Amino acid sequence: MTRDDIARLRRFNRAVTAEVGALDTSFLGRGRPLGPARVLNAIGQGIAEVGEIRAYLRLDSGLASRLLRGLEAEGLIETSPDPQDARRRIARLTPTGAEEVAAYEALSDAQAGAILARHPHPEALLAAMDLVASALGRDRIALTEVRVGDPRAQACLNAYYTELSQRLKQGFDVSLSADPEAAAMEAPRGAFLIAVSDGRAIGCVGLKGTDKGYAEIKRLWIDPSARGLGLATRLMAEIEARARALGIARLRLDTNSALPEAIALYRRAGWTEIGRFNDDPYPDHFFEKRI
Amino acid sequence: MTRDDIARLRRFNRAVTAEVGALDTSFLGRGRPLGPARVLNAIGQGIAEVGEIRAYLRLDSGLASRLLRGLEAEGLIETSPDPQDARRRIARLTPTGAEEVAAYEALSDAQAGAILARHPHPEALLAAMDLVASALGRDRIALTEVRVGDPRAQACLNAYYTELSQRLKQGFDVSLSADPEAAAMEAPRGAFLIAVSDGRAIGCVGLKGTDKGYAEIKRLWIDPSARGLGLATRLMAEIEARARALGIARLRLDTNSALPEAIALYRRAGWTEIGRFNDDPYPDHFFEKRI
DNA sequence: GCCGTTACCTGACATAAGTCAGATATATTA
DNA sequence: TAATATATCTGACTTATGTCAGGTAACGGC
Repeated sequence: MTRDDIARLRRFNRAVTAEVGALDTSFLGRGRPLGPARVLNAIGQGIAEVGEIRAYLRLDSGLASRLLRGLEAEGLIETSPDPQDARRRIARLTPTGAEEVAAYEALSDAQAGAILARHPHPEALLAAMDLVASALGRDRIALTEVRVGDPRAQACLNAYYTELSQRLKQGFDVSLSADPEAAAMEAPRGAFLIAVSDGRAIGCVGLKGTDKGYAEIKRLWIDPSARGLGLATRLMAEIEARARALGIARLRLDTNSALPEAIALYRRAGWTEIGRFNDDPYPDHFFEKRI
Repeated sequence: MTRDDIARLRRFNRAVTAEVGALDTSFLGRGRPLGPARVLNAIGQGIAEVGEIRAYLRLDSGLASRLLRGLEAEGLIETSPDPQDARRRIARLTPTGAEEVAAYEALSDAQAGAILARHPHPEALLAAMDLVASALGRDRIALTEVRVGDPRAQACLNAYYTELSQRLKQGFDVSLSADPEAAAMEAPRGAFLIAVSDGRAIGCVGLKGTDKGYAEIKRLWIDPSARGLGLATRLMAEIEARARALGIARLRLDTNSALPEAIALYRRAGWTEIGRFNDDPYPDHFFEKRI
């Protein structure tokens, strides 16, 4: 790491710091200070529990409470105790609040659009932003279980299929693989996890129950912008934990030698290479792990 | 521009907003609020006039004034009237202030280093950051005249030579070109301009005086991260203005067909293609413009 | 049911940041 | 030289943000 590298990073910091006001003028465009606006938008994003809001925005409990009271007084949100645990409170948008959030969204979209529109290579700019966002936000990447039909899961799977078709010599056609298996990747037989960074799914992995005495790990994929951050390891650890919770004792997976980083990961994570256990046309490496 | 593009940009915004506090903890690491810390560092960067500081940090005049008084009271800066215009005031670091700035720099470097160190591909991350910083900071790119020997000018020239050696079929060796000509690119015969974005030089152009009845434009280069933002056009317009101010009426330049974007720019900017006017081995296109 | 813990709230502050209307001194122009 | 413009400063605010020490109600394990 040279002095020049550091200068480059610091130039980025300054550019972003200088523009952050501008980036967030949507928060300031509606006559409301930043604090309440951020809370309102967090609620609009579906963050409901007061504690979650606090953690997400890193607010002091007193401050959070006051901001919520303010929004309530404006008629933008309502709060009620959590039925599961009445110590917690859940915040919800009122219709007025939903309109207000929509107005913020529209401002923010317009702004994002303006930045993209004036750039000569929007795709390159977006790819760069993805990379930076993943690098900076790595601590805030959350793993969530979803159904395979969830649009975020589908987005990951489509990206995964596209990548396979580019990287495998013979291409890839999902219908030839032992697949569409949504039901087998849902509770109680299996699971499907996605990694979510600020609302965007940037990785996935599936656990597919079978009746052959083992379950399979399928569809491990990480967005290119987030590779090398240890996310695959986190997803694997979490899906193993889910498998254990479902009473599964033996896991198998198959992969292709065109994906050497995946093979290296499995070896590091304690998987043992075994012989072919299916007749799927694509894989040429097979692994097993007892858990 | 799709909804997904906008979602990507907004994820970037959120990631950066969330981290900006962290990115700037160096500003908070020395028991001083953000306002004074930013002013102190601006002065440390060489921004001396009160008005410039105000513009750079977008501060109200009253607030700026108060922050300056605070730093003065701490013994970190001194101010004195500008000898050219006694209405203006110039701020300067005291030795204590310089130490303090150095401490901020060290914190900031350490932090930048930590971000880079934990990333698997620091060069890719830096390239992405450059691209984003140029896209966001395009309005803050300043053109400055420097001597060719200035390290920022040298950095640009080295990048330019490296790029030429990659793009020209026959490679490029600066010593074969009609060059080292520093003196001819300095006042009163010529000029050398760099484009500076937050302290980093990201583009250059030279005006080389000759005694052949014309001056030459040389060494037009833009950092890859800043291409397409209209910076080359700005640099050309500014160097032409300098030429005019030096009483030069006719400009010439040469270029190579491996640089089609440059050729297109010259055509757009009103240059006329002419026949070869030197025996430099690299160029194969020659242009002239009366100004 | 008791007790320690948790989640959230309230009140009382303290500090930071931003605004605005003059005041002062200097420069510029007619 | 008078009138006007400019650069900065000061004082008197308002608002926003952050902090801390309790207070209340609900939960969970015994």
